Amino acid sequence: MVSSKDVAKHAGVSQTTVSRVLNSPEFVKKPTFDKVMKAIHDLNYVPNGHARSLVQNKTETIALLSGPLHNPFFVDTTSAIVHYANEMGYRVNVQFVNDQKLNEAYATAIEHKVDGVILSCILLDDPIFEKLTRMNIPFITYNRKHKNNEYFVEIDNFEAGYLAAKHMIEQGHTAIAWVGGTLTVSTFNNRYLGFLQAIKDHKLSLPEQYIINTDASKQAITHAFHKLMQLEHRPTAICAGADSLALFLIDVAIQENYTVPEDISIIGIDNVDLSSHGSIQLTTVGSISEQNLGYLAIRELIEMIENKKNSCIQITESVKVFHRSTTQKI
Amino acid sequence: MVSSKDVAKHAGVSQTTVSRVLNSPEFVKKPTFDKVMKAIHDLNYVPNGHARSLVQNKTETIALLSGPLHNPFFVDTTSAIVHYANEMGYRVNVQFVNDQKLNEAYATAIEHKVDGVILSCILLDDPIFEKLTRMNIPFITYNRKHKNNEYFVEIDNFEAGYLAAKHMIEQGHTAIAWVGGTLTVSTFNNRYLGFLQAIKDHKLSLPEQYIINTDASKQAITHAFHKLMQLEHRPTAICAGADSLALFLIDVAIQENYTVPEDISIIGIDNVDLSSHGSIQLTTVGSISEQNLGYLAIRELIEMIENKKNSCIQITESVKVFHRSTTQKI
DNA sequence: ACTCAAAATGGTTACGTATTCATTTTTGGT
DNA sequence: ACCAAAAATGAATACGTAACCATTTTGAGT
Repeated sequence: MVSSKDVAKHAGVSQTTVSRVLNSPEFVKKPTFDKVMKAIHDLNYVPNGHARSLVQNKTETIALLSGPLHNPFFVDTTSAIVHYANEMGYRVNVQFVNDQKLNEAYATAIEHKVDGVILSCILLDDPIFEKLTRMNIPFITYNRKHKNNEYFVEIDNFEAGYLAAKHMIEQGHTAIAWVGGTLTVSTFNNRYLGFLQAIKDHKLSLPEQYIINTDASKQAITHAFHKLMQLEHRPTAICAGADSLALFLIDVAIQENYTVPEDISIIGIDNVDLSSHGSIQLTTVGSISEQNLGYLAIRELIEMIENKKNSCIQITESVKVFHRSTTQKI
Repeated sequence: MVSSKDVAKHAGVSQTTVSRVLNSPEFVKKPTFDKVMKAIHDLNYVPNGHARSLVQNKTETIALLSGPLHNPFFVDTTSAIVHYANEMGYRVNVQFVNDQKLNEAYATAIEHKVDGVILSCILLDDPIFEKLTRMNIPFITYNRKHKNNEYFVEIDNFEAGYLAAKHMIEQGHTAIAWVGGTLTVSTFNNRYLGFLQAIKDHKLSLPEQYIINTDASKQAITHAFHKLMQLEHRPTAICAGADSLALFLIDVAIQENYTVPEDISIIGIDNVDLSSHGSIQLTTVGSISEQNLGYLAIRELIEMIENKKNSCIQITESVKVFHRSTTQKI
């Protein structure tokens, strides 16, 4: 591997000068500059980023621990995060993690002394929170948040669940089911609580079988859908805990020869880009703002990194219903 | 920052022993091992990946230069690549590049001495090919390929274009338009040539206005759709150069109150995961194999890295039509 | 021509790890 | 109890860069 020393020898200058040519060329005379540049070109020299990171103790790299891309929410956020970060001169180390392999992912992120970490799937009582704090690594969570209630960007999940149910009620539905994810996740938990509150406020009955909180796999969702539709008094509407779940439900419904919304109304939460596609037109609840959560998160994170500002980030975006075509009056 | 020296001091051993505890614990006695582990834990020591990379000259990192995620093809491939790489113990540095900022992306990838590079959007005569070869960095391209015709994984693009047109012809269409991407890209070019060949083989006429090769932005596609539908003899079918384009076209069509396939049949190429969703059911041409191109590419790349095998990779997957619901007999 | 400040360049070191080689400690056979 | 071999540990060094400080060169003002 050709190093700056090789370049120096080839150009007849010191290694220091080579370094200067690359990092502060204003301090080096034109002729020397040219000599060095020629040598760099002749030898196809490329500086070693690791050596630089080692001595400078910064990496211009951000670690992104995202949920899986088969969830369109993470497609939107990952895209926004990587684009903005690149724009600002940071590289992004992406890992798509499931809750099991979380610790492994944390470890490799920390080993590489990234300038910041952005987490989508932190657990309520995740020890990583304290760890990152103690190591003084800037970080932010989006989508989910930690029980410490700091450094997060989220939508108003309770309100989202509430509005989803309210929307169905306003459409005249009274038999409304809930299909959400694990309640150990702050996001799903709050959305669920919002849903319950709306049901309660409107004095609707909610049979136990109408509530399904499960893992977010396609299999599980398929199973949930079957169970709901085979009930004696089957629901006429389903509030899904996330657009990804809603999209699964719709997929299953269609494949089982139900039509949406004629046979059953379905609403999601998140307002992912895909939901507005002409073929989908998913009714959903999402942030009022144009920017997705990933964008907000990376913007704040880079702000933290560069301004070293310590003011705690707590952003909760307001939400509204986006009424499209997967729900209708009964 | 706490280093292995600090740990050594705290445990009363040499730095060498600390390194050994982490990398070859079988050579260190149980009591020393425990002492060191305790010190590591006490001090919250995390080894510095950059220092390690520097001395070992390997990074366990792969750079992925992918197309943008708003194209569902890259969602599928990115997901497959990152999952497989992580499974095999590699981290993945993802960049979503547009053809303009390609060089910048190359540079940061190379600076960090990644173990391998995987490229989705190489240009036909891209100098990066020679550069990576000269630097002895293993790499592979998927989707597109370089004119050197080496180290790539692709589907049979010509055949895909041919089959798309043939499918429409078999459905009785005679007025078939083409909406593809820039022809400087190997993928689009070959698909287009296949399309042309099918039209020619079946002795159909192809008015000049039926051929639109443009950039793959939503705007451009919207414009293309309008132009086609306003023709005096408007086509009854469109072959799209990729599923992403087909999905855009369908989105536009629906928003303009056309119905697919009643008003117009549309077929894509790639068979992205999304295309089989119940609400979409896009007819498309895709690889016969279950695995997507990203998976094939990363598998080959890691093989190259680990076995240092130099046999040139040239994989072209056969294709077939997946007949769903966006095309119909006329 | 001479002085002195400013500009340009070079020598040396630190960053944190793994590796190589040298040294010390332990073990087992007599 | 002694010795050789094996096991365990340590000291020194390299990796490639940036930063710090020292030195040399340049140039402006007299």
